[in-house]
Amino acid sequence: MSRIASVILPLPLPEAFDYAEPQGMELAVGDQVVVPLGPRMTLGVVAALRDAAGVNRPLKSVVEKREGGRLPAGSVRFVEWAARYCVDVPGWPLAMTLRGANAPKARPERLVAATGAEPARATAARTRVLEAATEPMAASVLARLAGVSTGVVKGLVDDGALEIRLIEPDNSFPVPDPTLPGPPLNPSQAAATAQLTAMLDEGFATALLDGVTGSGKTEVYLETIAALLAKDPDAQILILLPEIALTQAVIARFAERFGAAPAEWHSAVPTPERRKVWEAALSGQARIVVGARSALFLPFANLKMIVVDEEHDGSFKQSEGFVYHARDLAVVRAKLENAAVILSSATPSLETLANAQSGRYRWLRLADRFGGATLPDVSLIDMRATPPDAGKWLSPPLVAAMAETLGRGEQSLLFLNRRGYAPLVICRSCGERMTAPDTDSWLVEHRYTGRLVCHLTGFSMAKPKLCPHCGAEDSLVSVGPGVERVEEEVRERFPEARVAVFSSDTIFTADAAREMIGAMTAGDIDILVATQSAAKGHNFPNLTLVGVVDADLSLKGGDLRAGERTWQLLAQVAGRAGRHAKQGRALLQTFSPDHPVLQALAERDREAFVEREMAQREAASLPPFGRLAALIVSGPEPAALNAFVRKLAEAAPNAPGVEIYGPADAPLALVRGRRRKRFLVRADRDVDLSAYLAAWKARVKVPGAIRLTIDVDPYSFL
DNA sequence: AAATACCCTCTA
DNA sequence: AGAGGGTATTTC
Repeated sequence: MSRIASVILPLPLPEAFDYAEPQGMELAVGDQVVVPLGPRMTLGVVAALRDAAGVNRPLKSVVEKREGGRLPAGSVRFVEWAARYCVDVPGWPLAMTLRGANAPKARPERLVAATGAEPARATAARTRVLEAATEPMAASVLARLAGVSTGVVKGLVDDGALEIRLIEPDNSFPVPDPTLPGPPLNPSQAAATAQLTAMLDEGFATALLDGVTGSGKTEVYLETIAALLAKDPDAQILILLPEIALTQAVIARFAERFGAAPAEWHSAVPTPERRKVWEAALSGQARIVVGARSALFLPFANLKMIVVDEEHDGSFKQSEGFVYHARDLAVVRAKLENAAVILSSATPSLETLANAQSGRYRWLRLADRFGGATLPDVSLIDMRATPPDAGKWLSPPLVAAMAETLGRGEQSLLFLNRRGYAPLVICRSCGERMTAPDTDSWLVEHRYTGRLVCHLTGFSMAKPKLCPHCGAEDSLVSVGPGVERVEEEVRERFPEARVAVFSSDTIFTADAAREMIGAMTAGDIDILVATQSAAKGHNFPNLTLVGVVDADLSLKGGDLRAGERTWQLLAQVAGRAGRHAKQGRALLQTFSPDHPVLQALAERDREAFVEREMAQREAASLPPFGRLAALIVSGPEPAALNAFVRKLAEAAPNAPGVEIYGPADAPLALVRGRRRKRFLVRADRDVDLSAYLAAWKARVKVPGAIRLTIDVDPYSFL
């Protein structure tokens, strides 16, 4: 009986393609196969097999089965599910799943070692090399050690006095040992660990691990993982982190707890290592994987638990290419694998809180700060009552607090989520605002590089002498503060202090980041001026003052999540202060001290914030009480774009419980020369929003120059 | 995504 | 007619 294989290809094709299974190939779901596509050969994955009876159209045949590369059925189902949910082609999630599958393997290392044979001709350089060759090492290392060129080493190899040894790369991962002693747990941590451990017996279940910064959430999930591994040594566990910068610290914690470093997966991992991790996930050899959102697509053989650390973090949403939210898909992946999920946060998202309140998620609260540390005092500085001097950004109360902190020998962190020197450059004589060509966003001035930079497109130019619009000389002035400008002010006010800036423009590599974090931890920095990148996760024992330069910044724009975003960001930043024995405080500079979100922050009253925000969302039937999706349409030609957008609007299916807003100009209406329009779709919670959007999309034909992106559960409203 | 089919204009 | 180019279509 002949069969048909339905094959997904990692390409933007709308669906899986059917191929005939050759006699004797014995395909199974998940097999990687080579199939003809038009005139070429492509690698794909078998998604389904069915009987060929009744199929009368001619099909091409599968050409080859890749032995040993069979994806678990769960991976294939996850690819199909993710594509359907995100209203995109299955090829994208499959491409993410295969990332690493066929990356080049690590090549064997070439080391040279002494053979004991005397060289035919001995020179001073040759003798030095042979003396230095006490153990096998790379030729370049040996040459440097002996102070000779690599030519001398090569000559000795040719002579037979040295030999080349090929060392095969070690593709194994050490097995974690859950029996090593864990840290002592306080009663609240012990209770949470016990509940989570009990939950593991239920298969698929989700828990929210909810505790303030410093309450010891990491210990709780470490001990839960230890319990899981003690019971099931073959279990695989995935830890998702929002930022690559945080992986090193977490990996170190795991290495210490289990005596074995976990596998690491994110975009900065070199390709041979990726191949190794991918294969170890598939074989089940890698028990613990720590990674960024893309690790969710690894082909785990026996996934039993997913931890989403800092689950509220917006970095889990991928907004380019395949648009997905790793936290939401993690819950689905766990459901398909019958695994447990732990969502961990000090400031949970409203979506997760709603699920915890309704009982869909287990809700575990860690009340106290670990080790007796107390939460910081949070107070608001009214910028209208105590404004900074003209051209300055730090108000007198904040400056006084910084001086006090410095005097006590303690550290301050100034937080401003704005890279560069000034967010806007304006011409004093004609009022022209400097923008990138063909893009609506302002150019940000960077003094370190002396350039004007578009943070959206990456465009940059030297700061011009003349206004490009009116030609006036020296008329361009910098408006508003970025971290560089705040640093300038701090250095002026505290010339004796050790000041540093942490932003993606000053810290390029993971090593540099680690170095600065280390310097801050060691107390070698008095005042750190930082963007969001330093606000997450780190733990500075001598930091007692956090100053938020512009607490109103993330409230601007007024989108659905402005309040929530502000709460999460500022609560996390404030939580950096006083994590150890010393009392910390946070000062928030604001022009609207009466704003409920800021009031709730000052009172440290999460309940008040959540209650109010939930009530507003419920009244408008917005998430988590309704569903949201965005359609973004872009094209170079306004007339053609408008015509298509009109057609798209007419094609919208009528469905109960669904409302469509728009089309409207997107807030960034022009990016890289493409005009952008957007629709917003709101649906009741019981509506199958993905199906609705798919039906809508199927009713229109998108012309070549126009791009239509669907974003289910959008986080960015630009 | 990549190959190819199609459809213009331009050259001579 | 045929080259050269951009755009639309097809790929099981």
